[in-house]
Amino acid sequence: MPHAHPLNPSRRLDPALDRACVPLQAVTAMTRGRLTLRAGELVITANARLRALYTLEEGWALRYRTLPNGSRQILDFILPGDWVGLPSVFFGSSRCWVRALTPVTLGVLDARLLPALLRKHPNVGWALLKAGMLEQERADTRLTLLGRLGSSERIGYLLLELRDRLRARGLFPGSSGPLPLDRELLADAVGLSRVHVARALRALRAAGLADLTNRLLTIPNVRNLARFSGYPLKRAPQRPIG
Amino acid sequence: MPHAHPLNPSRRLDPALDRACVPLQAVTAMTRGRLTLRAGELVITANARLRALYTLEEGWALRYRTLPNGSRQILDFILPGDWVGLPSVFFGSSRCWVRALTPVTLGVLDARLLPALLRKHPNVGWALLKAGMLEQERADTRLTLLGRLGSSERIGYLLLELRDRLRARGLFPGSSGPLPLDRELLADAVGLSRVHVARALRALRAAGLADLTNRLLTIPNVRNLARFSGYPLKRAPQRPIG
DNA sequence: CGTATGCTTGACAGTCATCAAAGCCCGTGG
DNA sequence: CCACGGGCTTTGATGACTGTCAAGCATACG
Repeated sequence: MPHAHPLNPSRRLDPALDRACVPLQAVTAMTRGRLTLRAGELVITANARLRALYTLEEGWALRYRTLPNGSRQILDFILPGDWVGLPSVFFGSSRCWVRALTPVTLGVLDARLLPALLRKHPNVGWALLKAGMLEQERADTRLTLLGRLGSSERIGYLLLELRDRLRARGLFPGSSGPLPLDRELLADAVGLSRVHVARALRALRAAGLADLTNRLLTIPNVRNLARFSGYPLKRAPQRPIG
Repeated sequence: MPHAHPLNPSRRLDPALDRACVPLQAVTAMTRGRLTLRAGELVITANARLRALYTLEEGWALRYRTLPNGSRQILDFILPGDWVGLPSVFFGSSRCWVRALTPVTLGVLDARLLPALLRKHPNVGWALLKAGMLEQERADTRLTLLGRLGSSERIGYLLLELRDRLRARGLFPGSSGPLPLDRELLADAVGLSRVHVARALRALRAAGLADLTNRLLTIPNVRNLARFSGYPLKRAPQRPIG
């Protein structure tokens, strides 16, 4: 029983806004400094009061939660260009941890200036909203992954998603690129155990779909892996925020 | 290896902004109309061009994705006061479906007016951002659920989360309230099969933790169920958007 | 050369999916 | 009033998938 929508818009949104380029000088005006961390160091501590906001400029970080029983669920991998710590601006503290996976450099913003910035540059708010929507789509995807797909498909999907995000940043030029992830990280991201991640990777390698050895990911044929894992080959990938 | 944060803010954000009350007259000025749907009808069709934005005023809706193999993953339950279709404003179309679960009434907004609204009322952007952050926290929670918890804990957690969201809207006054969900919906939400959802519910009922019969949910002791399923009893629940 | 770390492999147990059948509720029609 | 049928729920049996434990193997590094 389909229903007719009351709105049938033919005109597109204001393209200048749709591109959602943040006026960089406005953001950098908020920059309080630059932070460099070594691999493994904490960026954000869960449940700690925090009024800073970061942008990841270089390196990998990961956002995760821990459970009473000691296990860990990785919620997202954070790549250069992504924002870090936005929820804590609204709630005063974060309910998840953020940890540097490689050496990273972060731009540090003063969150208290954010309201003023939004008032002055609505484009920034627009861009933040858009970045949030992108992140939500990734969250939806991962939820579907964990809920409905088998182990090899999960791994294949995750690898493809990372590939695309890296490629959008120019960090995965050819058919292979570096991936600083070990079995345990993949396991905590897709809800499996280390052992079964290893098995899934072995299966993918045996099928010629993907190979992750020595932190080097190779995907000989993207289309094949996408078909196998149900990954939608999208429209041109979108950078999060310029 | 802890690290000292460069920002140690003692002053809180502007409380007027932090409360994030949307100037309602501004939003209603965008309202193009009101839409009523029967139970089971589609609100948003995946991959269809759409430039409308809704607010759910009454009833339940659900946001879900479908897979090539025919299975379905429920991404979120949409309750009165929630926004619907925000991502499609940014991407032109939605990658998930939204369907009325009960009879619903929706407020219809013209998405093309949103940029102007944001320019004029930065508070609206702030509120939208905050609502997005809340939704992201719920997404994080569900991801952790699917990745790291067993079947009964998942169900218990989901029931508690729904209870709190309903209570924040005054729709779950006492220790029991109506829940228009059957086994299959719960199953598709937490990544289990109908049969195992039934078993998990039986286990919860046997343990005296929760009872869901005839679409009526009863939680005799919230604290017990929270402890069992790892649900954090939070600070005062926050309404999404006034 | 010994140690440490991470990857691999095998065996076993636990959880969950699947299938099939039986019970329950409720509206319909005789 | 009762028989019938459909949708939803419950229960049992079986098998697939994944977690867990433990041992063997590489590789890097001191």
